[in-house]
Amino acid sequence: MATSFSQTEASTGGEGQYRQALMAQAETATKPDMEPDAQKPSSAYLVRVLEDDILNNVLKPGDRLDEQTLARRFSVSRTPVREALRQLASSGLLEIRRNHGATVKRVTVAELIEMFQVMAEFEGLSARLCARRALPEEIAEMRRFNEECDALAKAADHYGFYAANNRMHEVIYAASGNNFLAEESRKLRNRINVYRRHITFQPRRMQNSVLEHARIIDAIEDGNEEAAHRLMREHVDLLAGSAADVVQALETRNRK
Amino acid sequence: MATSFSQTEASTGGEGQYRQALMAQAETATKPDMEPDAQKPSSAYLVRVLEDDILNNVLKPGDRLDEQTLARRFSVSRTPVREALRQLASSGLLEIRRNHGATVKRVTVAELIEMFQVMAEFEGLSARLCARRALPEEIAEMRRFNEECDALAKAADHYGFYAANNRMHEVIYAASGNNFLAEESRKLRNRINVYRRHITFQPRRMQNSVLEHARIIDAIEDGNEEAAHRLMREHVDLLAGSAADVVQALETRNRK
DNA sequence: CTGTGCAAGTGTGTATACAATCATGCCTAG
DNA sequence: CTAGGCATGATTGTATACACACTTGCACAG
Repeated sequence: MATSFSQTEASTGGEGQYRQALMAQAETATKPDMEPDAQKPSSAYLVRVLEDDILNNVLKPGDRLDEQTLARRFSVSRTPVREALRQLASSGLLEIRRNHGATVKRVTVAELIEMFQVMAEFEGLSARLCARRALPEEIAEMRRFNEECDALAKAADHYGFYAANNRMHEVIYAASGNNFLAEESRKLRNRINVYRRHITFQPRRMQNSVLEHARIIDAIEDGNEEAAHRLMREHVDLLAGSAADVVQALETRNRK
Repeated sequence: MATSFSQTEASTGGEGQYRQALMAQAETATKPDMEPDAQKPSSAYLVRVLEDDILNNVLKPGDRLDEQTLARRFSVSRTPVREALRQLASSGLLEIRRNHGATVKRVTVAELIEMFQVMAEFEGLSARLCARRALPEEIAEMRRFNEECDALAKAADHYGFYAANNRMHEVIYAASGNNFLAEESRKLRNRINVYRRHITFQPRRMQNSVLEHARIIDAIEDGNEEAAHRLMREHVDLLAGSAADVVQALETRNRK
């Protein structure tokens, strides 16, 4: 399982555990009427299920989603299926082309780097706002989660670290006081999480994260906006660093 | 319901001109199959029309959009209307509550400030990326548009300035080389444009913008990422405070 | 006079039917 | 043998019909 970092998703051994972690995370923002039957809001249910399938790589990039097939599969008519597909498309997870069906969006390396850059900026702004207005209790909560991350990193618990890390960033969103930013961050984070979780498996990645978090929290506590912003951006930007920058420049700009 | 139009004309005398400017801007990103009849993609057409109506304040915040009424109005069935409404809702322009209809989202002052903060960060990142990799031709283009802005500012042509200003920022998006960022920026810009354009009318706002643009372009040309980022953020951030005033003015005006 | 309950009406959510458009495969002609 | 066109099939987009849920108004009881 340690070698599941290779780009091919051949080893799906830990899928279940990830799924549980994701579920637990999603559960917090879910309405109470999420009974196993849940017949009423059929389209909303479909959105959740399909989203999970895409995010967990059950539906792979390029897979075609046929309205009729899905309708039969879920025992509903095409109408709610259709609605769900459009919604997922507007979230950026699907691509819909006229009379060509809906396909799971293929994310290119360039696009992924682009999204990470934006994510880094989101989190950077969050950190900046935290430095400006985070309450002592909130800062204490950040430290608690980071210590949790530390313990899980030392235990080499990738799944636990992944979840704790998400919770820590969630605290930062909340403490930023900017709900719009928090919501956009969550959306984008959802989209790149399927890739982000692979990073957890990089050697020394977890330990480095804990250290970087600590520095960020220090900057927030000091009220040092610039440092908090910069450190957080660099923290998130590590994957989309300058080396990848070259790749992006080559892929998106074929000018001479 | 649709007759609440006359009241608007008095206060927004230049609506037509704005509409033209917006149309011209939107036209650039529109597919060629946009014939005057355009019966085929009914839902897409509805999205455009309703979006324009919302963005141009023809449909005011809080207005209720009834599926059946809209279906009759556009001589289509409820299905495409429904699809259009859902799409607009996911863009954040509408709010849909169960059995409560779709209403034009009321933007509070706090939300608007939040959006401007994110916008500032988007544009700041754009400027940073430009400083890293903008080509000389692109920088020259920025300067050209800024000179155009300057001329229009001196001529007190608010509408022209608004459009030229948009084009200049568009160049920066393009030169950033980050298509995802550019797309997200456009979406958010669309959502706050209805308020942003009012700012153009504030005294000395146009002249100040031209100066700030010049400094930003200088930083980009120097390859000074930090300065470009900071200057652009401050440039957009300045608008946030003004925008808050505008919202309050609009809210009080729409209430009576 | 106020609060609760019931009923009717409106409006959304889903299902099914139909039309139109695009893709695919075969046939024919060069 | 290849290329192009036509026909057929499949799939999406739209229309209409129906069922259920919510809201709103009124009435009655406390």
